[in-house]
Amino acid sequence: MGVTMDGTKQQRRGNTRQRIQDVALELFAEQGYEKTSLREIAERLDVTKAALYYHFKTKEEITVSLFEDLTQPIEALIEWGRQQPHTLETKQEIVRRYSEALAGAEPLFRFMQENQATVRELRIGDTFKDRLRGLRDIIIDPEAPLVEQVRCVSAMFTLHAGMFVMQDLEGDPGKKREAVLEVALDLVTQAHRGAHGTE
Amino acid sequence: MGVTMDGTKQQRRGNTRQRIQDVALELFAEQGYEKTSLREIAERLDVTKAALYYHFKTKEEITVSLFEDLTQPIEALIEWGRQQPHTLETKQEIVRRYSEALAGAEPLFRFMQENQATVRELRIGDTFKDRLRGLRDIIIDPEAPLVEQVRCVSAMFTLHAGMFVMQDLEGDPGKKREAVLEVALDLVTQAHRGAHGTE
Amino acid sequence: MGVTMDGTKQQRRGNTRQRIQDVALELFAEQGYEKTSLREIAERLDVTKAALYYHFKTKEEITVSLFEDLTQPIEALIEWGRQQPHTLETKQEIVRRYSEALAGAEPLFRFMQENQATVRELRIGDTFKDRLRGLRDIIIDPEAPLVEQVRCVSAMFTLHAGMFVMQDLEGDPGKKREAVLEVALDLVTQAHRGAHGTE
Amino acid sequence: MGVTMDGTKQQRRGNTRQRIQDVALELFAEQGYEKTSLREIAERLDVTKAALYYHFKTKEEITVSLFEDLTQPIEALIEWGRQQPHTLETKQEIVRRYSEALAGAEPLFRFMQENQATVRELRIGDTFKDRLRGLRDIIIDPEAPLVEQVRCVSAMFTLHAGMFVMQDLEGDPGKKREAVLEVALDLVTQAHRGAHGTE
DNA sequence: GATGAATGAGATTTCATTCAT
DNA sequence: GATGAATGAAATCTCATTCAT
Repeated sequence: MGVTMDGTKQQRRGNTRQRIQDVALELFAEQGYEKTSLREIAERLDVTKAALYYHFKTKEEITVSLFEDLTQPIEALIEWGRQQPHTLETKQEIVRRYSEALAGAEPLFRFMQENQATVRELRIGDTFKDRLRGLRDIIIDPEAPLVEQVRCVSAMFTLHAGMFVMQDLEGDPGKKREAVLEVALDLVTQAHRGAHGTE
Repeated sequence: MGVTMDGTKQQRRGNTRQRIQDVALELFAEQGYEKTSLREIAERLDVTKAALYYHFKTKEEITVSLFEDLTQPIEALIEWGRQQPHTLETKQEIVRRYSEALAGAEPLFRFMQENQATVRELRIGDTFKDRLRGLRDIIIDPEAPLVEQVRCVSAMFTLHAGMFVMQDLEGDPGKKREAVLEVALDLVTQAHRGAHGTE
Repeated sequence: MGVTMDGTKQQRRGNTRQRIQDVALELFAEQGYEKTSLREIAERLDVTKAALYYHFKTKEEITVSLFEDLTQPIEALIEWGRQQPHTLETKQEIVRRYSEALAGAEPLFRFMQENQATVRELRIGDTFKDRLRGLRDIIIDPEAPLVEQVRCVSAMFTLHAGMFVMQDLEGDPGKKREAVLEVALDLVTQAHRGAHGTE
Repeated sequence: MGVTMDGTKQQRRGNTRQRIQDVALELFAEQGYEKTSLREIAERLDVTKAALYYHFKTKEEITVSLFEDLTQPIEALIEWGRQQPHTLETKQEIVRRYSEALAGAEPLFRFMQENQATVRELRIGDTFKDRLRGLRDIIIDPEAPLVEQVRCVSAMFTLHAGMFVMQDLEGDPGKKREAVLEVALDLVTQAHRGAHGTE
């Protein structure tokens, strides 16, 4: 990995920060935040622990930086969603785009989902929950019956589940993602109809 | 030590094991498994760390014992489910009972959900996933279209989400639980119909 | 040291806390607080670093405990002084007793004097300065001319200096201490006369 | 970098060495030598740590340079003193001039006084003690009775104390300094008389 | 005259665990 | 049924220092 024909470590200059982030995310997602020590990250990168501290002030800051870099798509999505009319089509589009965003930042979401207890203390936790709430508030109609609101949350959660739990369902991954998306779309559609009639 | 007449330290004899489990679960759920040290548990109980080791061989064993005690209802549910015919009614009843089981062991599930990364390494993780898979296989029809299978998983996941994420929806907790259950029931019902026609 | 005829470590039971304090004070006085690592203390005692943490929560706490144990004589002296009339004899007696107190806790005072910068941050610093101020306020007459007040402070400082700086004056230690005491007594006597006339 | 027109970064060229010394001394005096890291110094100067190493080979060398620059007045004083006759007037003049020298290099002396433990290892420590001994030997008469010798040391120490401990005496700083000087002068005068009669 | 990137050594602290009593 | 004393391993973090550019 990253070793060239002459055996030297190529690409080592100028991208260490990025490499730290990559390895950290990978290990955090794989083994959990607490189980992943800076020693381990450093060893994988073949640098010293102190090098990590040159690039990030604390372990927490590594994590924060991961969030900042990777939650931008969601941020953008919320922004977009806010400016659309609250129609069924918008909601469906949100679900579709959210599904994509999740797929694009799978390890981060996996990390978050599997380390909630940790993330919660990480002061970024709130920020992120806020964002999700933002999304939710776009597809949820606060006037709608409670059941329909639940259906919307369920839709989003189905997408999350799609990333992990569904993995051990049989079937082609692509098809599975489609199926998950379909279920989620159905849920918001039902929610919308339940709230506004079949329009 | 062992004072009795005034009742303060009464009830302390013979149930320490239980008390350890209670406090451990509480702290694990609240702060996460890794963040909770045996020192902390011992301090809350006003005993020494060594006392914990009289009752449990390792920290892991405390956790395992929690699972063993608390997953019996699920175990029983699966057993019951296996002996029923695979009708819609059975599936609905499974969902209903699962919902109750979750409510009855909330902290444990919360602990599991928020510490997946940890639980996974805990060798109990598999056991538990196996159980959930057992449940799933009862409400899922393996011949059914993929979308309907997803719908079933989504139903179960909706119940999970109901415990935590939905908490910050507005509304009376009782009503919320009902709404969650309704959505989950809808999902398995739709799944069933989608697989077998409207019968 | 502490090794008996059969060569085993005698007295190792029950007095580790004390031994930690002894060694710590010795090293702090000899090399300075910051230069003395817990590793070093532990090694000298032939225990592990973790053993130190069994007895003291932090490095700072070791220091605090040293102060608490060793400043009691001063405390007592102040208490005594407060209840005496503000006569010349009292002041002289204070100086005499203070001189003794200093001699009895030499390493601690040496540590304090040579590590003021550190001690200041140690939150015990204030406490100690308060005590010294307490002493000062007994021998100083706040109405007296400034010069006489200075003379009193100078008396106390002379005693301090006596412990360290004077060490490299030639002469028998006992005689030196006497000489130092005499100078200090002269100073408070002059101060008293300067303020109240030769009475 | 190197901006000039607006004056902000002006004067930054060519005097970095000086600025390092200033900030270092300030921080050393304020927080102690060990507690002050090169990172901190660099940050205050808005340069990198490496820049410090362009100007000084080690942290110790920064300190040494401070001493060299700031102890020259004392050096000169000793030289002057050596060539004077050992009369009372000379001794008084030495005390006066020493008092001034102290005032002119307050932070350095404060640093020295509060970090003796550190300074002692700094190999400059000896040098400095040597100098102070030099001074002492001028005002002390080695044939004089021990008490009178102590009085002389006490005089010098009173001047030191004047810088710090006396600070929290009430009164105008200028007057306090005068008072301190007066006490010190008294002490050498008494010492001289005690040794040679009232001449 | 300085920076960016890194290192090696070491500090304090915490943890799960053990065992004699 | 528990405690008191300790350990070994490891974690996070900091520091002075180096060196190619």
